[in-house]
Amino acid sequence: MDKPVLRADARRNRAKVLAAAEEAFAVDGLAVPLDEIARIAGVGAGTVYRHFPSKEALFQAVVVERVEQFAKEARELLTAEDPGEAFFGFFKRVVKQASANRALCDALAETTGLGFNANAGTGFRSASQALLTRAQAAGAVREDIDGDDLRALIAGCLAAERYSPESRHLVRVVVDGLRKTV
Amino acid sequence: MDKPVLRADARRNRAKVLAAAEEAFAVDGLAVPLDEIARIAGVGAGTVYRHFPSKEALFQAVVVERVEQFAKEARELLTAEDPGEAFFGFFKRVVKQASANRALCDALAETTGLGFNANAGTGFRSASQALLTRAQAAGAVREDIDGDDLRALIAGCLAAERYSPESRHLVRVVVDGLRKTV
DNA sequence: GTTGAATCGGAACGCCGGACCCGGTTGAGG
DNA sequence: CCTCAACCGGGTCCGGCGTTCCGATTCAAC
Repeated sequence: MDKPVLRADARRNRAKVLAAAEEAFAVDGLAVPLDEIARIAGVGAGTVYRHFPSKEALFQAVVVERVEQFAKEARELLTAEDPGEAFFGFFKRVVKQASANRALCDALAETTGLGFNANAGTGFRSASQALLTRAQAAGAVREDIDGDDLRALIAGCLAAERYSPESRHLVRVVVDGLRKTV
Repeated sequence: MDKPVLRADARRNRAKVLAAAEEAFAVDGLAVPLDEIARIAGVGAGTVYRHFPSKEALFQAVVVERVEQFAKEARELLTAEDPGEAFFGFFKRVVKQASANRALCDALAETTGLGFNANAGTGFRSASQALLTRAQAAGAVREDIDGDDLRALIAGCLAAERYSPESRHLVRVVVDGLRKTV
């Protein structure tokens, strides 16, 4: 936990690497070669490794940041008037954002870890769970769904979206399936 | 299109390779090294390449066979009494079978080609489309869904299933979402 | 301006996996 | 039985990518 005061150029390069990684991962996911990221950042591969111990760590740093944003949104929605609307809005928003970001898709596809299931995703887990529970209590969402199911459904929507990006129906099917059948 | 009458041992080896590939791909998907398949088949890597021009071609051969089975089932269900039941039964069955078969998941994940969208999948496409149309005509399935959406939903269910294999709810959510809301 | 340590960059390494090749072997026809 | 073409096997080549290393360079303190 030491921060020995990074040199100015080092700080700059670290930022450039992060920006380049965010961009490259968003387009091509984990498949992008590390050299490519270094090239975009205008930096050598060695420099990337000075700041991040491995490609995986860099990827995780990028993904975690994004997931934390989702968690923050979820927490803010907890005080919304209509619990059902808040929940479904959040759901759609996450799917829409993530489907435009290959990095998040890949992180989710990895069953072990990096995604919403990682330790770093704790904030997201608890916040989305709260959102779900509140919507269920309000009678807007069917009861036989828990937080794990919710994340699995998000992953499923992402896959469907990637498979057929032009159709907007898919998320709606899932959303309608989630609604409480009165 | 010449079949110069394969020698007896060649025929045997070809069958062994196909069986081994089916097994290995089902467990580990495309990730399995070709050497591993050769080892399971009790055969050298060169022999595999004598029968299939590339790893991809072997994979495709295995997947296509399975997809054709699905297509056949779909055609048989076209004469069932209850169009809705036939459709949903087929849907669930495909998802269940494919989720236990990593090869099919990988084939679907590839947006370009190998899966239900490949030329080889024409039979599946037309048969499942017919099943869907019939169910819609009977008022069992919502109207704003076409064949592409259907395949995308299958892909989505597979992803969700893989993400959280223990929960049976996920497919039910999608199925309920597909039902016509009267 | 001088100094030396932190940082940079990209060349080099090692690994892994797909594709190919060639010396030995096997099987079917004469 | 003999022959030879087809076939087998695994050793080898090749490209790609993550990682590491080291000489050159740059920053900042004195």
